[in-house]
Amino acid sequence: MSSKLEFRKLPPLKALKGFEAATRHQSIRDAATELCLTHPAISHQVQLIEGALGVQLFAQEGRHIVSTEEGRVLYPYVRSAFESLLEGVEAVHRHALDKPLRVQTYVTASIRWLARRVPQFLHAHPEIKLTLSTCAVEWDFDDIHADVGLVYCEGVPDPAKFHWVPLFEYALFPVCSPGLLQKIGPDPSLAGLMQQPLVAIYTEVQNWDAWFTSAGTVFEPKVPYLMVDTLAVALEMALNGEGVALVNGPFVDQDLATGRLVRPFDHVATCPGSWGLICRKDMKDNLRIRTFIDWMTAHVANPG
Amino acid sequence: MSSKLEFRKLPPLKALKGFEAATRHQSIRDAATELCLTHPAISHQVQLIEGALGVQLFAQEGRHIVSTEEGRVLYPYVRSAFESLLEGVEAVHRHALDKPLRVQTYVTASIRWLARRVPQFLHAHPEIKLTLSTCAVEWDFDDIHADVGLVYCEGVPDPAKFHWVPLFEYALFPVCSPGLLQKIGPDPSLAGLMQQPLVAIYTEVQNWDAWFTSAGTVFEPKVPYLMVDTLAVALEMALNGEGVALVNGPFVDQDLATGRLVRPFDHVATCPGSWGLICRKDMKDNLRIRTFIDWMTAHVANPG
DNA sequence: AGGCATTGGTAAAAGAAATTGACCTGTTCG
DNA sequence: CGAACAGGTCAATTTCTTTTACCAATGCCT
Repeated sequence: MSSKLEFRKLPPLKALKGFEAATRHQSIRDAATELCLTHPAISHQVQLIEGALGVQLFAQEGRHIVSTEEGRVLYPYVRSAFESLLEGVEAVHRHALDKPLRVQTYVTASIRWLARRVPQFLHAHPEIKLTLSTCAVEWDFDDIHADVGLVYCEGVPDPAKFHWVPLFEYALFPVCSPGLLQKIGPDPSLAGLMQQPLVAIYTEVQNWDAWFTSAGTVFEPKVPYLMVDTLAVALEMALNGEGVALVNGPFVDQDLATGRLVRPFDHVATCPGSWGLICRKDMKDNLRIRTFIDWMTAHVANPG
Repeated sequence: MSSKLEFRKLPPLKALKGFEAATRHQSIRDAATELCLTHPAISHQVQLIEGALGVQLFAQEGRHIVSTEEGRVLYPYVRSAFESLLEGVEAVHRHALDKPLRVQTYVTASIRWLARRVPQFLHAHPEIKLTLSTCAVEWDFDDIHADVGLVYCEGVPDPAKFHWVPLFEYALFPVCSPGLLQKIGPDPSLAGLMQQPLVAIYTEVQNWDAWFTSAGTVFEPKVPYLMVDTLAVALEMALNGEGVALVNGPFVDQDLATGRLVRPFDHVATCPGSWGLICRKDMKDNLRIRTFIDWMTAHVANPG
């Protein structure tokens, strides 16, 4: 490891910005303007450095200032220090971009939402790499193995730890194949729907109850559930005409648009909470993460 | 002139010290110790930079911290920035030493005090160059053309503008040649002295009066003054036996030691104020100036 | 010349930081 | 298991920065 630096000899670093700008402009006021400060601030910063070095850096010439010889000697070193720092910042950002952005979400959101949008995102930002990983059904955002998560949250995640950007509502509505809808009848009733094979998800059995309740009926299933473990499977079944699935987000837009799935009822049960993007609070300004979140937010607002 | 730097992208400069030390030690606490701070300070500095860059720089590994890849990428740039600054500070100091130190004083102090000491000083500090300039009788320290002045001040110069180091008292005592003393008589009286040709300086005629008064007599000169414009000339006259001169500082030590001059009376009239070194307050930490003042102070305290 | 805009410097006050102290959590080691 | 240790957190303090007014000096323009 490198040896200790003699920090004691360093002038006040913050004031160096003022010196740099003042030297470049040969003007206290112009330097102040550039740095969005007032001229006494720059004046003071310069005096701080002069005091620290025990050397005069500027001389008053008429009503202007002129760098002294010492000032001219010092300038290139300060300049190159700043340039080195800027290079460092750039290098870190380049490096940060090189590492793939790790996105995690549930199976269904991955298959039926992200799978279609991630390629567009990557096309818009070819400098960013991305790994998409899918995780078990019951899952909390895992900030060790992921940078961003697309998750459903009932409330708002602890703002002290997480940055949370809601994307869309947790809206429940049933879907089925056009064939099944015909079988049920052209103008189905809630009671009629209850007699169809309903596809339910282990962990969200209560959703059917919630939907029927919000639609104004007591839910009394006439036929056993088809129990599956993820919505993706439920939808597959619905697509195959095996039953009616209950969708909890914008995961069937494409199928509805193409007519592969239809909505037997218009009723939507809006549940508390929402789908959104989550990341560690202290990572929210990470360039890749911010880019991803911004792009997805804009995409949802205006699906272009 | 060089182009504008993008300061907005710079991380908080002050905190970079903390990052540098923390990276070097791979330890928050050790960094804190090195910088004479407490560990929360370093912790905070590191987090500041992480926030500014939107990147994690350290990862907790067990109870220690380890630089992340980003931290390792950033470090060399920060390091070289600091090194550049340190070089700059050195260059300025070297340069400051290259410029001759401009010392000003009155004719007599120059001839009879500095002329003997400056060579010793230059010998002790061969890296320092020096120009000694002598100025008119009535003279205030001129901070445009001089770095340091050896001057007599009745009070203390405005401490807001000047750095003032008293060196010795303004002590008046008469001297003459051994020949003249013999002529006056072996055990002279004040009245007898008054009958000798007294050498006075235009601008300090009142000094003789002050001396006789403090010696306990009313000054009533019996013989016209020999009026000259500087003490140096007065002393030359005294050396030649032409009269009695009144010395106002340690300007005849050598002549007294060798016996070329003698003091007809032991009485010394100490006047208010003193001789001392003066420089601009904002220059007092200038390396050459500080070195000069320190050396002279030590020399007066212990003439070695 | 004389008035006026411009440039810096100065000092006190306000405002924004960094830093500390006290406390907490988790890890390691005997 | 408990003591020693490494870091993190938060509020309170202290320390810097910056600003707001004000001044003096310079140069420009009638």
